Amino acid sequence: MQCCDKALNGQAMPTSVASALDDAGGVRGLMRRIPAEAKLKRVAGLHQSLADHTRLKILWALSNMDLCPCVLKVIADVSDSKLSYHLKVLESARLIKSRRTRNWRIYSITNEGEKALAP
Amino acid sequence: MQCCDKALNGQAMPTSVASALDDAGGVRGLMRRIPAEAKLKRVAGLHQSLADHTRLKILWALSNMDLCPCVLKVIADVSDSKLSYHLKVLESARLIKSRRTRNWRIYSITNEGEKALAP
DNA sequence: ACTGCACTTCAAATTTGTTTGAAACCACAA
DNA sequence: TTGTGGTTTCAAACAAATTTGAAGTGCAGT
Repeated sequence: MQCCDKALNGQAMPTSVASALDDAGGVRGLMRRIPAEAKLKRVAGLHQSLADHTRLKILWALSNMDLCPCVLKVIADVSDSKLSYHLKVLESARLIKSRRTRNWRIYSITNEGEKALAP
Repeated sequence: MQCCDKALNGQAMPTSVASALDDAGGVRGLMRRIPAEAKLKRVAGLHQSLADHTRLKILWALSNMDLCPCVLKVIADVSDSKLSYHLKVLESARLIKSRRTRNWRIYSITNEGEKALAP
């Protein structure tokens, strides 16, 4: 079986696939329903930021209360620089944000961050 | 300022953090509200599987219809082996599944996969 | 100015994930 | 049986993310 789609140039394929593809307007029709490359890359990057258990732990902690690195360090059980690295990843992804007080820095979760934890 | 929590062993910290922490039952109380390590690792792994634009494109395509690798290859615009690699990652994560027909393999999205695409 | 503390940055080492092309596999047809 | 098309597997090359420990920054108190 083959599909009439020009982009496939006579490529053989299962009958069921060929007809579903024709119904959808061929490869071009299907591709119109897929988010643009730029958006896919953005979403992929977001998932990348969440693809680490230490970062997820930090995010969960901050979903309960604002915290300074000194406490996050104990909770995540990591070294200072490691913590700092992960905080930076999360902050670049805008999942958390931070502010300064006298002696400390205080991190808090953003709306984006909250959404990322939602089931 | 410091928190009465023993796990912090006299660690200095912002007043606001100390009181929020005490209210939550200290570090132990806070940690009880954070999913277990095993679950965090599982979720992190799921995000890792989604942290690639090619895989997201495949997932979106399959959310529209079942497809064979020969068509996915055109849609994702990648080599055979590259496609196969990404399909394997998605299938191991149970975001997609596959079945055999006569000459072809047909991939389809799972419920998990659908959920992963939902906003 | 000097010190100590909280935290971040840096660059090198390490680990992990991805890409590549060649080879293998598998079902079917000739 | 041999050939062919569709697909997967493999190992090596490559790229990207993470870890490490040392050095650096900036703020307060002395």
